[in-house]
Amino acid sequence: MLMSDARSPQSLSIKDPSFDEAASVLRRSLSTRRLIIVVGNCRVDYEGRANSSLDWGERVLIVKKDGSVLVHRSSGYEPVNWQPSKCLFRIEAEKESLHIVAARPQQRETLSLHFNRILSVDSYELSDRGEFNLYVSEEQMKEAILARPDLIEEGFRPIVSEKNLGEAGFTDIMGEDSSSNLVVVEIKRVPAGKESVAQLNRYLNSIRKNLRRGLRGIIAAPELRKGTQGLLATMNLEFREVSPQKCAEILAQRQTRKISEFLRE
Amino acid sequence: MLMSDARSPQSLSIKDPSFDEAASVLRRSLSTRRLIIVVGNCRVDYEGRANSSLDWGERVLIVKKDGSVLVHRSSGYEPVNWQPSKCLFRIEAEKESLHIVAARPQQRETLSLHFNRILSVDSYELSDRGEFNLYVSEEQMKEAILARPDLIEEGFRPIVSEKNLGEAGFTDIMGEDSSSNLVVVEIKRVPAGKESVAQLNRYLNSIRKNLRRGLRGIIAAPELRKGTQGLLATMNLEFREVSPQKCAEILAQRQTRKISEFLRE
DNA sequence: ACGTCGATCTCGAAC
DNA sequence: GTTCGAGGTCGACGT
Repeated sequence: MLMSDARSPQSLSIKDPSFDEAASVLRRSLSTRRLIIVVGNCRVDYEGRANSSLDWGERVLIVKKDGSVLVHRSSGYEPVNWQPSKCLFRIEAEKESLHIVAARPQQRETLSLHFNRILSVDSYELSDRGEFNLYVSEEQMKEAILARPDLIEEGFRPIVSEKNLGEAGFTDIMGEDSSSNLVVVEIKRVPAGKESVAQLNRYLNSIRKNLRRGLRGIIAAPELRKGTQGLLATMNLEFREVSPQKCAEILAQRQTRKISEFLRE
Repeated sequence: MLMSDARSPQSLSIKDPSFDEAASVLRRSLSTRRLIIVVGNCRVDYEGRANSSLDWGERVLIVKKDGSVLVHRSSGYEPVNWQPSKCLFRIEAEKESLHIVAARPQQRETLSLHFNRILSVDSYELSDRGEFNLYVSEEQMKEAILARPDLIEEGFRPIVSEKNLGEAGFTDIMGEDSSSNLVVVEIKRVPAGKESVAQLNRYLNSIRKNLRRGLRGIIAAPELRKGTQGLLATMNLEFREVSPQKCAEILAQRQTRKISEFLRE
């Protein structure tokens, strides 16, 4: 190893490298788990769960320090080819090309790239401890409903969440209403369509047998997609408007209460 | 515009640019629809279908020529934040930071980035006309079965593909066996589990009423996930091993035949 | 390891 | 425009 880790710069960039240079940077960056960006003319072949080939063209290759691989074209949100993390690599500089193979050993999946021209190779040591927070997931809507069951209706009492129904899957929330009917709540963060109705119906069907009391199914979502109302009525199911925004407010309140309780102790 | 498109280089790279320089490169690259890579210390806020915040850290920002945006951390296949194509941008160089806003007007979604240090800005004009081909999708397995119905069984005759059953969805293939039973085939490219059984059963149930002849349901997949065999037997359904590889060979043959037929004309 | 489900899913096709 | 299903989905969580 010519360059010690301590002295390696945070970023390293070579324009128009030779294939040998590129291979050298790649190998060193992989072993020191840096993020690598290669831009150049390449073709890509994938073999695994399916097979794909991508003819010659200029693209961006990113290899991350966890061994994930992305091949991006000049357009499109999604990578044209990729490999999830924990890949193993083989790098070979040939006379007229650079050959990179990224393999996932257990899944028997390989991604193979041939570069016949490299515009640039960049390697970065990225320091990133920043916390990522996502607000108002379906999970958080569930928390909000558990904290404030009247979001479903007055007198609703949750009993269990994520009840395993075996075949049918998992209910989001099960509980009782004020008349002791069993209530199954299906939560959606986005407007609910017929697939949500089908899902809820599956849950109810798997519960209905052997049940001695009333059973209600409620979809809690910001809205129903059009055409879903009729289906819901046919199935004798119900809808409650529960918006992610409202849930966020409730969770924020709960957070505030937590803090105030802490201060009083 | 200081630099004409004709004279702009295929790749442009600035290390440790000032915020003004970075903003200038970004604006120019956006207007000329080049692919842009910015590496630096940033925080990211997203508001739209959900909300998210990402604290300071060093990341890779990619803006593509269709207006899609990717923010990648040093690990992980998926971008931590993103925006699909057709974004509109606002770029502002401030005293101590570069502010980038990528908005999707109709979806009311915005992604906001603040950089307080920029390691590099790179802009590329990528030429990429390469064709992408994915082999052995479920669609292609269907084609293979339609081309060679004996993949299902000797004497199987497909009648329709993608038959709409309304409520229940679409069958992959419907046909008849040698005893004139109606046969519904559900194709899976990956090992079939109980959800495939349920799906096939839905199709059969929606057909069974008013049917005067025998009805069979067959799952065509490379294999059954374990535990699925019993369910299949209980439901009186059947399984045929149909591998994507075999389908690929058949499609390749068909392709060959096409070519040979062409040569004979 | 397998199974299930959510996702700012994205993308495309059909209606 | 909306709806619907597929995806090399990925990733997380549970068994």
